[in-house]
Amino acid sequence: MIGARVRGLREEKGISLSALARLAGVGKATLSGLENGVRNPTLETLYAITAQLGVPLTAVLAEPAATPTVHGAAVHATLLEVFTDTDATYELYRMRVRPGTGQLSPAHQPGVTEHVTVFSGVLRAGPADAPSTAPAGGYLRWVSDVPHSYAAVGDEEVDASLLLRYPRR
Amino acid sequence: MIGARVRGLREEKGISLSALARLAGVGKATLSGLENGVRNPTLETLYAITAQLGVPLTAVLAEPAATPTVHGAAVHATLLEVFTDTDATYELYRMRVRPGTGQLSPAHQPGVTEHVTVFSGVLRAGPADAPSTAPAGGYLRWVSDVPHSYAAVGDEEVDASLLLRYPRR
DNA sequence: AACCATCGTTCCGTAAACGGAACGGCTTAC
DNA sequence: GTAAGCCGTTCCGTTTACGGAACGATGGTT
Repeated sequence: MIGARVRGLREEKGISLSALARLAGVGKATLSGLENGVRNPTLETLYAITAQLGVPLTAVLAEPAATPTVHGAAVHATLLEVFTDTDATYELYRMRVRPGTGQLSPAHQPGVTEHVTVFSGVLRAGPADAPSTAPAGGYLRWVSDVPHSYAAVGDEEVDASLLLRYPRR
Repeated sequence: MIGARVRGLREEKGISLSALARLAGVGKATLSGLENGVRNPTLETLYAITAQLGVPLTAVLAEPAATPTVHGAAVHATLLEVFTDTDATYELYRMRVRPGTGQLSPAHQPGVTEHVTVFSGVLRAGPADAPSTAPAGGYLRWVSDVPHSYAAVGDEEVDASLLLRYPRR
């Protein structure tokens, strides 16, 4: 299970077991046993290996439900960070919008605003009765205390960052 | 270091070393050695312990330098995510700008653009010879193939997200 | 075909992580 | 006062993860 992830990462890098063991300064027997789940590695060993793979230890320990995600008909969003300051709370999401269907979201509390920066694709989003369009690199922003919509324009998936701002009530 | 985090979590729960060792089914010598950093635990051992503490393994592994950060005279930025699509690579940063001094950054490659959404404070940033100003909730964007500057306006720290877009060359 | 390099696994002696027991220190009970 | 209980550390014999070497398998070269 963790062995499989190590093996996956190693093969993704196109590097042999022998070579990785040499780079990491561990025995081939150690790495082989680890990848096959026969051994129960120490942290030191695992760290030496993940370091050479260029990933943090956590990448191979990957707790499944680590970061909350929001799914919808067309939108998939992953919460990257929550930030609170004196007069508002912010949630920063990584957002993907599938082409084809759009998605309508209900109104938030009064004063909540959304800020979207489009990475790729073309996004049409905003208040349901007056959405705007933004291409890759574009920026949209609206007050989301009314129902609002998201849709990918064309047949390309849209990647974007979404910032939700909740004013302190 | 990881021992300190385990000890911290255990004391936070108000549970004794002996009791935690008993619950986790590991020897007291093992837990004692782990907390004091004289042993190099196996994953199995560490997992048994963190499970009883009610935290994921990752909580005690917290890589200090897991996510690269960029320090400067006034700017502190943490890389949240890197995203590559067919014609550009994006880096999304969480950025903080200290009040007082500003900071000048050298030019990037041609075509690189920066997109900033301000969370709190007032930011003055952009090409060194023509910066713009944005309050909380505001958005700035410029082509950063010339030297550019960042500065907090007033005496409040600026919190923002910074998106760097590197076109495929 | 014979050779050579490298692959991943297996064998083996050593080093160290393991659990249990013994220890000294401290508090509470009788 | 001393016995009992729990604390965290240290001692010790057992178990096992460790690295190095040997192994058979595979692919490329002469």
